[in-house]
Amino acid sequence: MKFDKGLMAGSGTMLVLSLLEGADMYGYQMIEELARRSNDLFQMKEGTLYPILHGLERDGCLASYRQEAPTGRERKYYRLTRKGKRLLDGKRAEWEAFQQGVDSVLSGGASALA
Amino acid sequence: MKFDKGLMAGSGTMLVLSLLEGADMYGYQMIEELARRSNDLFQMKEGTLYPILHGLERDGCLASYRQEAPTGRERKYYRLTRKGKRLLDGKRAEWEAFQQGVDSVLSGGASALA
DNA sequence: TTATATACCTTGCTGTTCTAGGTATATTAT
DNA sequence: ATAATATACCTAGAACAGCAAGGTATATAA
Repeated sequence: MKFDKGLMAGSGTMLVLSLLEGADMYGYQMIEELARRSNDLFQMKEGTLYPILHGLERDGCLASYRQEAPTGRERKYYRLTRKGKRLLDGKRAEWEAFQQGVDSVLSGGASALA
Repeated sequence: MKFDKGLMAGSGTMLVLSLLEGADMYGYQMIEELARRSNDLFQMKEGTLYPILHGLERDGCLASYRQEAPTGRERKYYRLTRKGKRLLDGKRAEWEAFQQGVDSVLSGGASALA
C-alpha cells in the first residue's frame, strides 16, 4: 500500500471479500479493481493477495473455478460462499465499530453511542 | 482489543500520540483513558503499550519524567514533543485517507475525492 | 495476611504484509 | 524474429505489530 502497512492489516480480508460481493473475480483483477475503487490508494501486492485467497478458500469462505479468457489465458475465478458472506458481514460490522472508536478517541472521547 | 487484533495494527501509535496531545499521561492511565474514550472498545494491553512508548521515546517523539503520585507511588509520565506532534499529524492524515479508501471500496468505488 | 488494584517491564508467539523471487503465456515494440 | 512488457498464477522468508504470559514492586481492601 501507499501508507503505513500496518493500517492494512486486518482490512485486507474484508476488502477482498467485499470485491467478490458484486461479482466473481480472479486475483489479478482484484488488484486492479481495488486500485480503481480506491483511486490508486490501495495497491495490494500479489504476495499479500494470494495467501488471503488461499486461506479463505481453505476455510470455505470462497470457492474457485478455472475459466479461459477470450485471449486464451486461463484465469482462476473466486466466488463468495454463504459462509464468506457471513464473514464479510462480521468484518464490516467490526470495521464500523473500530472506525467509530478511533474517531471517538481522536476527538477526545465524546461520541454518543446509542 | 475486543475485535480482530489486526485492525489495531498501525493505529496503536496514533491513538497513544493523540492521548498525549491533550495532557501528559503515564502508561497505566493511557490504557484507562483509551477505554473510557472508546466506550471500552479499546482495551490496550500492557504488552502492546509499553513497547510503543519506549519506541516513541527512543525516536524523540515522546519525552518522559518521573513524578510521585499522592499515594506515594511513582509514575512515569510522557509528554508529546514537537517531533511527536508532527508524527501524529501525519498519522492522522494517513488514517483519514485510509478510512476514505476503505469506505470507497466497500461502497463500490464511487467516492468523489476532491 | 491475603487478595486485588496500581504501575512498570520483557520474552516469545502469532498473524499479516511485503520483498523478492519463480513459472508461464500473450501482446507489443524493435 | 526477438526482446520487452503485461498478464496471471504462485511461494518462501523477512519484517513488524499486537498479544499472552510471565516477572517485579507498592498500596489498598478484605
